Amino acid sequence: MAQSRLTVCTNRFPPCPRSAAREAQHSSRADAGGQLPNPQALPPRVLAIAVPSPLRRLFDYRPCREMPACGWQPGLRVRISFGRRQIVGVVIECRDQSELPLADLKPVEACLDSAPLPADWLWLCHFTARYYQHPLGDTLHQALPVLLRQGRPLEARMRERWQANSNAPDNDPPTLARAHRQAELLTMLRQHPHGLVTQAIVAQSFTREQLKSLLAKGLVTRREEALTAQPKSDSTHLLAEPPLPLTSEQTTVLAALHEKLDHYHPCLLDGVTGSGKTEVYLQLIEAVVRRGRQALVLVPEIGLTPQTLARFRARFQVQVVALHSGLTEHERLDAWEAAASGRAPIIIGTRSAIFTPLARPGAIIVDEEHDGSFKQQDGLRYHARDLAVARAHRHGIPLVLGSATPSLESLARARSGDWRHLQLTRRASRHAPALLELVDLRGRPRQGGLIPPVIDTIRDTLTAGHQVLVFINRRGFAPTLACHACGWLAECDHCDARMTLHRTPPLLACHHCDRRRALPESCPECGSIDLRPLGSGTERTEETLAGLFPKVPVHRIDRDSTRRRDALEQVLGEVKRGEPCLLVGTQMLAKGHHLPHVTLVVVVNADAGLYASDFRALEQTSQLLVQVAGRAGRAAHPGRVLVQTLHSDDPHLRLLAEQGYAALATHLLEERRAAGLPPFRFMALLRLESPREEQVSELAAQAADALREWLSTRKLAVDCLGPVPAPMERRQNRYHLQLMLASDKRSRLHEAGAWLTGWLAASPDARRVRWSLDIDPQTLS
DNA sequence: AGCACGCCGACT
DNA sequence: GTCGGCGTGCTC
Repeated sequence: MAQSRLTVCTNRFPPCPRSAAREAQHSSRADAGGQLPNPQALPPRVLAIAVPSPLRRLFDYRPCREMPACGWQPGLRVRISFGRRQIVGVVIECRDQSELPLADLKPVEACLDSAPLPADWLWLCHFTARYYQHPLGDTLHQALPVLLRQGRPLEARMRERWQANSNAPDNDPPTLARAHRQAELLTMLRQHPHGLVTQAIVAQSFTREQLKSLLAKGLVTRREEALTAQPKSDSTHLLAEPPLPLTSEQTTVLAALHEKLDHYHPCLLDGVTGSGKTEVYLQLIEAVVRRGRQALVLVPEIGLTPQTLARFRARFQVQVVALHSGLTEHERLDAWEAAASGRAPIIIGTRSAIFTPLARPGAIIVDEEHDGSFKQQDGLRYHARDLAVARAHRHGIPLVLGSATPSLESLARARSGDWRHLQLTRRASRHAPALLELVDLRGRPRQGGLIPPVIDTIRDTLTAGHQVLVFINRRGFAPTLACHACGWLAECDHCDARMTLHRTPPLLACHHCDRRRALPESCPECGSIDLRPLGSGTERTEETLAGLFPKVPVHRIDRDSTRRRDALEQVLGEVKRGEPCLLVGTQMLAKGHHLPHVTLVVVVNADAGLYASDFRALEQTSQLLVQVAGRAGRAAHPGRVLVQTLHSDDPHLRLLAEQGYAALATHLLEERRAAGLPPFRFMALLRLESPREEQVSELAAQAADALREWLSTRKLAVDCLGPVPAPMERRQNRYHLQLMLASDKRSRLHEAGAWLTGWLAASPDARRVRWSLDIDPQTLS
């Protein structure tokens, strides 16, 4: 997506010329968003305000008496009474007329900001709402830190510093004769000529009250200072450690990036695992920060590990702000403010970090750009990578999308010349990337999912003193429980799915809803007690391997085993020491972690994604296989990757194994072109769900009819397929249907989407059904 | 979405 | 006699 032009417009746009963002870059003012007060101007008579609700419209209010210092402007937060409640809204337009009589308008209760929210942020929200056809008010709400949503002021947080008064007598004055703690506190402060901040004082078990008493007695002084000191963009002190020497490929890539630091310059950094993409990011960021600009780095959800962060923080002397789920709301607000004010030169975060405002944008980097976690899968279904493209274009800055297995979307644009295609083909260590070896499962007995020759290879590897990674993308003990007498399978009552068998603790759990059941003693259908686990999950493979190799530690790594905080880090720390061990895990293990002592990777079963109905399944499966394979042989030893499959003659799998990801991607792109699928056609998916099956199917049919009729009268080249049941129709006792829209022209698709959302918003039947329009759906399930 | 209003079923 | 189920309507 994110073509340079987007012409469809359902939400109105504030005039915000492209030059405004450029000016902001070059001016020292952090807030060049048109905030200059204009005392001469009369206040507008009407403010059009976006409210946090699914309503796809603005609401008109009258300005309150006190005008903000900057005058009324779009981007100011206001407290308003809306219906019967008090909410926080954002001014979108200042007008002199309303469709309603002015007397019918409520006044704004209060303006919450002294200056509008950052212009680049506001622009991005407008763009997002329009592109994803999502209500503007809800988009703004989602893109704001919780504390700002709640109406808290946006300001650099201050802290208090306390100093002993220099003119006070040296010995304790009589007023402290009976206040021993205060006397001790004063003594401590006297030892610190520059004073101490409250936090440090409280940490020494003194209290605020003691400080206040000393202040009242005139023995100490208090002053406020900004929480984070302004880092000087002093080039000499930017780096904390020297950059690594570059390979010739890295040098070429960096030279290409340096060429156009002042322009929109979208680049796909297509580099095999271990080829040094991160070093390229670090040195690009260095150049950006030296120019006084900020760099925004997006990483996948499980990519923001302490190791990654540590690597960034070790390199730079300046502050590296990390936005992750562990932050408190206060920390999140501080980070937002630091980015918006320009104080933070480097911001690194997951999907939602794309909504971080930047005073002086200099570059955006998206690491592992193919990763599915960049797409939000509910509510506002945005794709952070695609928004990064739009943002970089708007700011006129470089954009680097890095991956060893690029998405077909990005690859198509790089190969077409639309984007620059930068390649890193060589690993830093001299070993070529390990090739996949397909291992045929047919007719072989399996133990914990593994066949005898594979088990032998595992034994040899362990004997040689190396580590083995066994990848199995199913948690639990077994995918389900089956009755060997009658064929009964344990199914979830609330979903069209099997329940997964877990052993510790022993129960049946549905991975699609939170339902759990005790293990049945006997078959509920026929009463037989011959119930057996069917297939293997991580727990079973772990158990099997522990039995086969009793002297070698087996570490299981999946969502269940790492629920405890730091559990993953602890295990990985142990693995790093290099003693022979077995790692059994899901995709948590496949992504990002450096496991230098692993020389054998075993994929228990590659078949799940090979024949799935979802058109992206093959792309995602091959990306995952390559990512897992990348874990092998990163240090001194070459690695092997054994891929067990029932379809060792599958042409796609063979192409991947014999010629690698790029060759398979070329083939998949041809198939997509022939089938009229993304990235050669544009797609939108209307998803509908309700606990009542009739209500969803009725509404879906009505919507499809209405849309088809509208399309035929408008002669719009948009195809409408369905409605069809979603791949798992019943989930958590809700019925899911979908309607697919596809078109050669993105603008046509957006027109149809806009009409459809309008029709749904106006339909009384649609109120009982939950629906959302998914633009550029990542999966069809 | 929230929140009110309003109209019918099984409870103290 | 009421508490509360969810259908319906509205939000400047």
